[in-house]
Amino acid sequence: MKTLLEQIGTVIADAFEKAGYDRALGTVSVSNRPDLCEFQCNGAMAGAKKYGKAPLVIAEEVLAQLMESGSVADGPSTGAGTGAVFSKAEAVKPGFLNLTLTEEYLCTYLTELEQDKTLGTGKPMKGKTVVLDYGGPNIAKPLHVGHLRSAVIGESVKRILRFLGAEVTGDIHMGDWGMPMGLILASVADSHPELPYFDEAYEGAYPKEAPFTVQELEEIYPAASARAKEDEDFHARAMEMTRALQEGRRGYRALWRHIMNVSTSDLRRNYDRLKVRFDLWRGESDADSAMMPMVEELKRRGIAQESEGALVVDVSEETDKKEIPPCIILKSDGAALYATSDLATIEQRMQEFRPDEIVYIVDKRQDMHFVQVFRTARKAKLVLPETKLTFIGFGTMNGKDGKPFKTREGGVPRLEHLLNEIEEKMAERIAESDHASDAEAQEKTAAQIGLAALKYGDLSNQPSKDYVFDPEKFTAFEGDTGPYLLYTIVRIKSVLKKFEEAGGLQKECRLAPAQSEAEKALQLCLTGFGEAAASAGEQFAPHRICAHLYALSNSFNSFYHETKILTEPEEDKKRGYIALLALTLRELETGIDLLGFDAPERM
RNA sequence: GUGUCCGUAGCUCAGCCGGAUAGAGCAACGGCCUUCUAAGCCGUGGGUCGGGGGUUCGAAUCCCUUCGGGCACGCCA
Repeated sequence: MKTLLEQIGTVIADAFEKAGYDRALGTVSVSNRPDLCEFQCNGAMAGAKKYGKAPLVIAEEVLAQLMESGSVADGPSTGAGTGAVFSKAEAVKPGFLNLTLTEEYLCTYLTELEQDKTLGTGKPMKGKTVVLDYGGPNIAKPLHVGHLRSAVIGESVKRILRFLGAEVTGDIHMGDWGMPMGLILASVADSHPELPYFDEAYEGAYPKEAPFTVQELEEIYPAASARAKEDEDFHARAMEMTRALQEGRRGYRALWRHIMNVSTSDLRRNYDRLKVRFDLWRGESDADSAMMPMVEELKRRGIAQESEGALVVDVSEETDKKEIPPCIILKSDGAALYATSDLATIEQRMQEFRPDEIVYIVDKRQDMHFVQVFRTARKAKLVLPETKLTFIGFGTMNGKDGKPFKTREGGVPRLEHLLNEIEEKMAERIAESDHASDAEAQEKTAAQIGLAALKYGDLSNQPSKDYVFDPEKFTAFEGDTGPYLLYTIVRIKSVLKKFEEAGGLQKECRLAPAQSEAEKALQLCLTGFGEAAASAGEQFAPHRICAHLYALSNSFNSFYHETKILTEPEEDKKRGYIALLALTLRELETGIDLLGFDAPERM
């Protein structure tokens, strides 16, 4: 189905055409002066110069066509049965066309929307295949707040694109290869030289149990990393072990498997808690086998050249405003690096999924790296000319001081601790108000609300901007927050439940034309879901969804406040309200699902 | 230095492919719970949209310039 704007846009465009003007001028938008009208068309002003006429004259001519075609109801509230679209339409001042819908038309549209699984969005991305690269955790390192944004934004983008009909594969793309792995191997070799992994002559089976826990692993890496900076010998051994690992030395591979298993099960636990689910758990290591053949190929085809001892691809273009440094494919010691694995990964993704677009959700500071990688990929024809490569760089989470967020102790905060902190606050708040649920249910609710608070706090901002992360703000649960949306949902659920408990059947309820301003405002708001979802998808901007849901919640709460629903004496009216509530609930729940969280039954 | 992003209310942010009186939340102040969840609703105050110039009938929005800040700039990821 078409969005409401498209639908009434067609009516206006027809009128423009009939009046002798370009129908493209008939674009309709939501009014920015709700006190004057609900929708507006600015086309008359845009066309004034082209047609050499005063804008107001054009607007009046279009209006005349509208009246003639019967799109505008004759008198006040006589829209019923006439099929009129507008109860009021007028041409004003400079050349605006101000439009107000009839309640009947709006109700008919919503009834259609109610039947539509996509809530008026359609499937504008149907047939499109996308690989989404997000998450990007490092093996053997705990998730910290820096990983939060990629996971949260990526998960939402994935859900939004899918909702729009795209086929999306979400890949976590772990940092599981290279020097960090060698550092861990070297460190374990030092502390446990007796383990069979380090005995080259050993041919038996390796132990099934890992020689370390996650907690130990998480301590090993930073310690090894610090040591390598001071201890040259250790550093050299780690490099050597990295090389041997990549070349496939059996014992190292076996130990690396342990690192992977221990670490990924911990990662899974953390991402599960965030309701972030990946379709693929690939990493840099999966691209390993493809790297060297690709490098050879680039060399053979003359795309890569030697420069200062390294192998590079010149990616500068004439139109560059500044010099783009070449993309380094092999270091001067012959080792592969970040760009190499990203390129090989692109090649693999093209072979496996033939995506129309690969989208990366990564810290914006890596912008230059992706410019280089994308240009190299095009130059080397690793992708088709029409394949889109998109880098969505997100900003840093800063503390209240405007500097990157730190714990009170000054360290990098672990994601787990952050979540715990927020959940605790939520639990306190719940304990104050909810005396009906048992402790276990309350705990679950606290986790749900906490996650909503955290995710909404992030997603309601533009991804590309840095944003101030303020735990106090999240635990305040007032205003434009996740908990506010959940609260609204819970309210609606509660009313619907009471309605059914009293013997009412939601199925029998039909939407009715609005009878109050608040009701109409809510109905109008409900028509905006499709636009919000579509623009969120096109621009990879979940905050569009947030804005719509917040507006919808406001609209609902105003309506709720002044309308007695369950005690409404007129049965038809009451049922109309129930249908409206049900639709509002569906839109809110669909919306928060796109954001990546859900609502409890009560709070 | 070069490039790039940003600068909107006391604070945190929307709005930015041009439109009418620049919007929210928090904070401040004032109302509303014997009635469907007050994590709510209603209201008041608060702005040279960093400065300057330009394009336009019309600029927070587009262009130029300037100031201030973030970030990135060849062998880390």
